[in-house]
Amino acid sequence: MNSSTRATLGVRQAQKLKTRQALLDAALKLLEEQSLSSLGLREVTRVVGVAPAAFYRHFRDMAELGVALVEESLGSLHVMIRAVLAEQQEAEEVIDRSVEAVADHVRRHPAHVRFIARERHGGVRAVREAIAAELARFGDEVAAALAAQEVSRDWSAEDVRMLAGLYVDHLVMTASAFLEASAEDPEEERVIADTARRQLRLISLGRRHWRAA
Amino acid sequence: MNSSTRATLGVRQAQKLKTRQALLDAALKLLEEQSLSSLGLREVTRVVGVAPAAFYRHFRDMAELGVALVEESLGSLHVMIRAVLAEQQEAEEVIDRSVEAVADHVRRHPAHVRFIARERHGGVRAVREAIAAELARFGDEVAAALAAQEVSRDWSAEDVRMLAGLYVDHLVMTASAFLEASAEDPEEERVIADTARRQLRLISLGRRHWRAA
DNA sequence: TGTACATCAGTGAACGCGCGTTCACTGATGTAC
DNA sequence: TGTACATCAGTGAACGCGCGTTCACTGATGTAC
Repeated sequence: MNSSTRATLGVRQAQKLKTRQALLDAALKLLEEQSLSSLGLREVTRVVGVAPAAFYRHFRDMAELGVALVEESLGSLHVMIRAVLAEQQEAEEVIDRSVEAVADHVRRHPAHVRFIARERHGGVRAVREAIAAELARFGDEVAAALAAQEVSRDWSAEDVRMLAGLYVDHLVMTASAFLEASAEDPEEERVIADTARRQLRLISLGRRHWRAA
Repeated sequence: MNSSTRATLGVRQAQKLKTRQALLDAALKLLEEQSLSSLGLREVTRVVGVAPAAFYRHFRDMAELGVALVEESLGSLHVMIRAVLAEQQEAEEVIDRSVEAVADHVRRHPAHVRFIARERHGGVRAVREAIAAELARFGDEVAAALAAQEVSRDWSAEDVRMLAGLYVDHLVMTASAFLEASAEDPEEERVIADTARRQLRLISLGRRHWRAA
């Protein structure tokens, strides 16, 4: 906790936030090796070094902690997506930068990416729904950016949203592919990046010829 | 067990297979509501109606049962993919039939599809690896079918494999989208099918203009 | 065909263990005056 | 500034429970002769 946080919130609230964050961090780390529906409350508090009962001061149960992790995990991804969308360049260059941004994001936040990939279809309904809702928002945002581009001039809103969905799905697939590679082989990472770029190029080609073929 | 099974295997082995299948069926059903890493051996044997210790006559642990479920789940999907690939028709018709085949597969085997979507990035390494290996085989098979088509004449093997990967990923994403809809809304299923078809059309357009744009 | 022995799928009891949850508590922080 | 009381994040002990695993066993099925 920094001095401004202390000044704004008071020592007690700042300390509480610190413990809450420690619980989230510990859970995220433990989730690299298992899934949320098998993660125990005692495992998490043990890592943090607080009594099991302290957990309840922050979350009703592990599902609620999971939803908090969704916000944290997709928050950082959101920043990355915005940055990529903000650039207006040649298609080829946007593709290179996007793939590099995804690779970089996975390097920086591997546990967040793993959590999202794992729990997107995982066993905890509330978490699945939180992820789906957030990814839908990303899709809307990508769609808005696509719609603003010259190439999409004659496109229907549904078609733009369809393409945005394809991009978001591709993003998630690519991120989780990077994840499985990173620990093993630096060459494998290059292959994944190369495949992702070519897939995006093909989609981009399809986009330019949509309703014109 | 039918009479031919009994004749071939003997009563004892046939009964053992029957119990094994009952364990797999019970596990698959229980996995609709949770993930493999939280599924207990006692839960499964309780549903089947055998003693917990009987489990060990069939599987070393739940991970081994999970790998067996991967084979069962992707076996049925494999049949479906082969059937679609075997047809040689107009691109548009292939797309319609593919999407309908996926929708139909999800209707027939929802638990299998859910299991694959859930455990593809789930918490049990052996199961993740089994799924990845099998999906890679599907990719190879799709690639072989694509390579045989006139459109791919001048394509490199890597490019064909890249496209095949895009199709396989799209298949899995579409299947799991159908899954989340099916219980709720018949209209939603139509929307998902429509989106999937347009995405495949766009990819197909990109394919026709690859290296020719 | 009948008999004697071997195999082995499934039993049931027992074990130690870690789980989630509850509760009255403590003591540092916050607030009112 | 100092004092008296309120708040509440975190404690630690206790609980009942279901877990995975082991083990010697039973009795139906299989096999050899």
